[in-house]
Amino acid sequence: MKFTAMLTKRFKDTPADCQIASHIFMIRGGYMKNVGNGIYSLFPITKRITSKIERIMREEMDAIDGQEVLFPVAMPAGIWKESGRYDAIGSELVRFKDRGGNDMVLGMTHEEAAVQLARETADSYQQYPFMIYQIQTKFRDEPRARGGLIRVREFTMKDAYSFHTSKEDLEQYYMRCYKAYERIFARCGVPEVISVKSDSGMMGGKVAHEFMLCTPVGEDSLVVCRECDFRANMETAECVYDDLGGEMKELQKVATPEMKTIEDVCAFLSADTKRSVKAVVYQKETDDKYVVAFVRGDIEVNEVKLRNYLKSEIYPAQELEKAGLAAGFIGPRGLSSQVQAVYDISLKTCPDLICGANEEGYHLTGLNMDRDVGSVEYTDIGKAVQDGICPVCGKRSLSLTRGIEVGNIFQLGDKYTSSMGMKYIDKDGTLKTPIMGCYGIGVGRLAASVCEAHHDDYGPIWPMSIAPWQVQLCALRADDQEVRAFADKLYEDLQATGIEVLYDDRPVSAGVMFSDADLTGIPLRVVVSPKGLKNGTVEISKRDKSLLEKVEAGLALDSVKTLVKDMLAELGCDR
RNA sequence: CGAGGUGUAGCGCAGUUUGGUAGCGCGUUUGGUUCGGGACCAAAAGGCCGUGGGUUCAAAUCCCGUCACCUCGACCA
Repeated sequence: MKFTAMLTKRFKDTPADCQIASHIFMIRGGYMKNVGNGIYSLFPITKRITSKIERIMREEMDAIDGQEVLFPVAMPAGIWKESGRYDAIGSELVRFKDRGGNDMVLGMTHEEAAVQLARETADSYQQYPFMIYQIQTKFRDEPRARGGLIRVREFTMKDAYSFHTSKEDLEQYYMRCYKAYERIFARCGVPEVISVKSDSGMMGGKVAHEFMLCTPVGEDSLVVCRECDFRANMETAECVYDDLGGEMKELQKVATPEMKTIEDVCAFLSADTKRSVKAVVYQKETDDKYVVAFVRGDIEVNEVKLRNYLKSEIYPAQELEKAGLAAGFIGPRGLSSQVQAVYDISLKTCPDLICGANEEGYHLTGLNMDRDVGSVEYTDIGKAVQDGICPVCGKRSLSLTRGIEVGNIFQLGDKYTSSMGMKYIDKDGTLKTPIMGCYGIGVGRLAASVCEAHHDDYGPIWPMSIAPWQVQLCALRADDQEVRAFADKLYEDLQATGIEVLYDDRPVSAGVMFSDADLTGIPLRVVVSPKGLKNGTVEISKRDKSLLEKVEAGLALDSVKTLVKDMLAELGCDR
């Protein structure tokens, strides 16, 4: 590709809307153009990147016996009503009517379509297991798109669905897919992507992992052990607490006027917040019933865990007085029987606690859960903390970090196959319901994540495997006849050997040419200049600055060929 | 959905307090001089000041409505 023929435009100024590196560079470098909120058109440079990512995905999916299919973007709502998600999912699912007045949806994920495709086809156990996948557009009407391609409303996703006749078979295939995902990320140049245990949320199923690129700009909170393999999304991370020790004391009621926060009360009583009880009030969606979550004073409530425990949606509570709750003075002892209490396991660590007295202006000290509240069920509803105890190795080694979710895998079980009536005839002649797994990676988000992971102050540094072109050829002084002739020839020769070249043949100054090259982020650069040619050399360098050498002009072609091959091989992309 | 912010040329911004008919830098076009890290000189094109209404002799500027976008939070298969 000649630069002069390419539809592109670069910007010197950082656009006002951009916050994170990938977004800034992808706008400044002319990678994409915003069409609407969370909706982008991609320029050729980005399309080339995503096509390469897709190709790697295809190769790895095919390698684990996947079969590529294509589901529709717009589909009748009927199959979504069958699965129950038409009603269960909120306004992220775009619903509309066709001209006949029929309910339609835009696909935000394709479990329903996958089951619809397979259910009459795979009617014998002999056809199992199998996996089908597609790479296609999804539309999710996100409440808030952000960060360029990190979170958008319309995007391309590789989504795969596997079908099995036994849990063991699903688990085995799940591991194969897990390994394939590791290969995909490694080949795309981000081997640092880690997997974490995750909450399965609305997808259903029990076992799920997310693949995360750790970065401060990530949207998810992660809990990672510095000493062992334990890694989990904050939403699901189990908590373990040390026994704080101490003596049982007498229960006493103390006046704490106007002290509504844990900090106020503990400061007033000169106590550690760890020796207090925090009460957080929620309301359930279903019946408006009040729920009080009790956790140790220094711990925060993990609402995802609480939601899963209650098996109900929860919302911040309104109008506490109605339920007989004294805001700021709520405690486990003498709590109104109108409200449901949930006790966190952190409360078991201390025999002598401070808590609200359920009376405006009073707290209790010396509370002992067993003695003063009685035998209650404890459950894990706390948020993991920095330097907390690892639930696997037991060391005080937890670290909190943030990550971008670049992929996820779920063992779905029979959520969709049973609600949509998918059956096969087993060996023994009986009808059985198959079980499923599903596996997704967002293509554009992965591209942006690679940019987040690999960039410098001047632009992205694309890994050779997904770079828009493999080599950037810069003709410094394209108006110089000798330079022009040599660069033209090298361009043709490189292309003839199958190397992808972006040839900057513009008669612009070195500064412009180099800064544009930095923004394009092509991993290998060849500079042809009058100065160099005078000495019979051209300059070859790597975008990441790990190489800068002068090569005899006649050897440039071979040298580039070798470098491209080696750089691909490093990423496991030598074919 | 809650809180805050911004809409003026392709991009980045000033002008709004104190109404007077629109400006700067970058980019683009043309001519010339430069040339290894975003060069210089000269000329030029390009804007119903998000949008609807109101006040006024007069509105980018004041008032009311509305839409869009951004940030944080909520939510997120």
